[in-house]
Amino acid sequence: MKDVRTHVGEVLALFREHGELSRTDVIEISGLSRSTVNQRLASLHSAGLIEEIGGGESTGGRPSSRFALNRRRAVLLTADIGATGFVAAVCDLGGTPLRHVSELVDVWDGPHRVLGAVGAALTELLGDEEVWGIGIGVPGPVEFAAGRVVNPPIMTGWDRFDIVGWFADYGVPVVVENDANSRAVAEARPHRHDNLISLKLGTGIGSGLVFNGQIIRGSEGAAGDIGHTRAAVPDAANPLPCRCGNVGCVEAYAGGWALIRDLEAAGVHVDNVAEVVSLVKLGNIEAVRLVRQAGRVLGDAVADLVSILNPEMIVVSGQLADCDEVLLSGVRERVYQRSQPLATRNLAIRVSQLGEFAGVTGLALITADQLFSTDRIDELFESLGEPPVSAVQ
Amino acid sequence: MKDVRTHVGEVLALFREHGELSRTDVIEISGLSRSTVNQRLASLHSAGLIEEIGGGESTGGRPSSRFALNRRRAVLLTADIGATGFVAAVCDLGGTPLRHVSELVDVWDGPHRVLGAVGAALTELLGDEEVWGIGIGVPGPVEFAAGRVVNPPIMTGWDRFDIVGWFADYGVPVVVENDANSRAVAEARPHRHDNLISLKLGTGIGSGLVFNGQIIRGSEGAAGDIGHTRAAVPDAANPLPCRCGNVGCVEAYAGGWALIRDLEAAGVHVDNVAEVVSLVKLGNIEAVRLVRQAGRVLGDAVADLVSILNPEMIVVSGQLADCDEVLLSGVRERVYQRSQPLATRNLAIRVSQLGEFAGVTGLALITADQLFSTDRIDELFESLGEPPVSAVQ
DNA sequence: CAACTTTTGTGTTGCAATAAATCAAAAGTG
DNA sequence: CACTTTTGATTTATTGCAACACAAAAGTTG
Repeated sequence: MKDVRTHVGEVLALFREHGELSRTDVIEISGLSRSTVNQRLASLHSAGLIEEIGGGESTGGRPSSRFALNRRRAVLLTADIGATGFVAAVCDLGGTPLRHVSELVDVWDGPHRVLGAVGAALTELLGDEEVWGIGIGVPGPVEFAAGRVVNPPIMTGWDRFDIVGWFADYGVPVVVENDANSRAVAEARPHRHDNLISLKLGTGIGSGLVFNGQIIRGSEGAAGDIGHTRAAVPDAANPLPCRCGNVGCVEAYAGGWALIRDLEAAGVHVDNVAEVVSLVKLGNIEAVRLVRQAGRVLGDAVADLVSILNPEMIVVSGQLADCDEVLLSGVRERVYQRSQPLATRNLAIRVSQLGEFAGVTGLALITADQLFSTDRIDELFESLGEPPVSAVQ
Repeated sequence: MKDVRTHVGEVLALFREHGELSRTDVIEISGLSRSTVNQRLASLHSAGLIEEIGGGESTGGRPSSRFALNRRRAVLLTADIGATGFVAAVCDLGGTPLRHVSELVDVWDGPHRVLGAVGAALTELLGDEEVWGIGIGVPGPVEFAAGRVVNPPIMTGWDRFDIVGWFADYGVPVVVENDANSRAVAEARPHRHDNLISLKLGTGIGSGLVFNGQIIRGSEGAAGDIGHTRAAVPDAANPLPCRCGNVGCVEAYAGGWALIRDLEAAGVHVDNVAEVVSLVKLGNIEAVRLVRQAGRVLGDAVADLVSILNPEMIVVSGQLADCDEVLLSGVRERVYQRSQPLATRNLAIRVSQLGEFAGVTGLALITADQLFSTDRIDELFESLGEPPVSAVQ
């Protein structure tokens, strides 16, 4: 047998997509011959990229041994940086967070301070595992290919900062992605949703779009900005001012900061979005009324989004998502009222189950995508230092 | 030399993408060896898929011979069916319409009548060229994989009709695509725009979305329906009724039928959208006022679209596009006023230069995509009946 | 429980596609 | 007109893949 390292990537991709597979499964799915499949599996196995799973059921003959991606072969370091804090996590190669930590730090403190804290947290979290990739999520537009933030509206001091370079010491691929986009991937991929919108409702309102199974980033990485589209409100003649400088944005009516503003105006003191959610859960009449109203404004915006993009699912995450049906009922009401029947027929609108892990999970998946891409898989194989399977026995 | 038919597709794809290439160009772009490139080029050449172009400039040594896709090797039959008529065209393999004809026929007459007329027109247009593919554009949601219309709002009698089967006699691949989508491809592909929105302004308002270089069809093929999103109008308390049954849609304010309605109400008699455009060109004050107003309503909707999708270009086509700046100025005004600076920085908004050919050009491109896809290229090669290049000389 | 069937796992051989190397041809250059 | 440069054609070697054969590990059956 000669050196068989080429094209192992496509077989590895099958395991990433399908999970557990027997040799025969791989043969059927890939269309490759038994010899070739065995060679490649041997190659992947000796590199530790796949592992044998017990419990092969017999279907009348010899039971098959089943293989799966060896998720513990190495780890991916991820950090989902938000406006006021970050979640850092060590994830396995399948995207599952193994250990994590949350910290409070303002993005306005600039990249040195924030990335310093992120780096320290990741070092703290990391055990003796090999690190194969790093994924950083940021709350701003990203030039994905270059791995940096460009013209961010809120991330002062981050413009074109070399985030990839900051983690160069690890000597592994570093990907930088918008936080809403990474959430969207985390929601879409495991359930094989090819057309999905992820809404993040926190202090502000953002969204991540996955269509045709890919992230829609737009031409400048600025796509998904639903928060600053026009709100549909009866009093359109006197639109409320938004923090973006414009007036009448959805965020100015349904964003977390707008709810705080309105509660204060109604004489209810709240310091942050979490307290708004608490009040709603306690049944505070004013808070519930405002959140319901916000749901309807948001619903009108989402209805347009549904008409334009025709997603199969809308997943809501962020702090306000904890309001559950108080918020969602208004969204559903408007969406099913306004969007075309065809677009809503198979549409599901629900709250994310991933919680604070959504960001880091998505980042791990995106990082793994890069790591195991056909372009880079050979490079990875090389760096494993495994002697290639050789002709000499 | 042995049979070399496999993987010619990837080399052919290079010619489709880059146009004219020398052997050395192909070697550099593909990373293949000289022998392999020569084999594949010989294979493609003998099948007539590429042709030699004269005029190889010398750069100090022997001048290179240049090759390009042989666009005249066969033709693609295309028909862009609109609500009240169709454009049928014979296109070359590069997507250029060679001969065409327009006919008036209502889609409401049903598929048998319309496709009958389309088929007759195509037969009339076809010379002695080989036909390699057929592309049909329709004004409704399409289940692309199945090649049929599903749950169309306006195409009565077309639901799930087997359009592919209608053209089965030709024995070639048939693709069915939404008309706005095919236009978008025609605008995007030749200029290598990966993130583009095509707006079609006729009696109604539709749009085609190309992002990441792919058509966004949505989960039911219903994406792009910007005409029935909410209009931003001061008098939001009394929204105008739309023909879709809802109220306050963009189309109810800026659609061709709405302009006719408003002109009639103002005492100006018009029969169709073409007459509205004529009045605008003649400088009719009322018509110009209404079209300007429509531009602003449309602009507000487009501004939201820009915030959400961050395209690099918006191309306007359809009958109303002939109003040029009278319409576009309002669109630009609102877009640059409302959308985030980052999203508008490199945004171009312009009128399509393709005119009535946009639909059929896009259809030809999409059909060629299918025809030359890696899945189907071998099949095509087989059917050419060309004896494969053999070892015997 | 032993013979048979079925399916999986392993090793060998041959083939076909690609790459490397060599040589010939067609230009420009001084 | 020799020399250089680049392209084009041909031969040879390599390597990845598939087909085949056989061994192993189960279930099945009399």
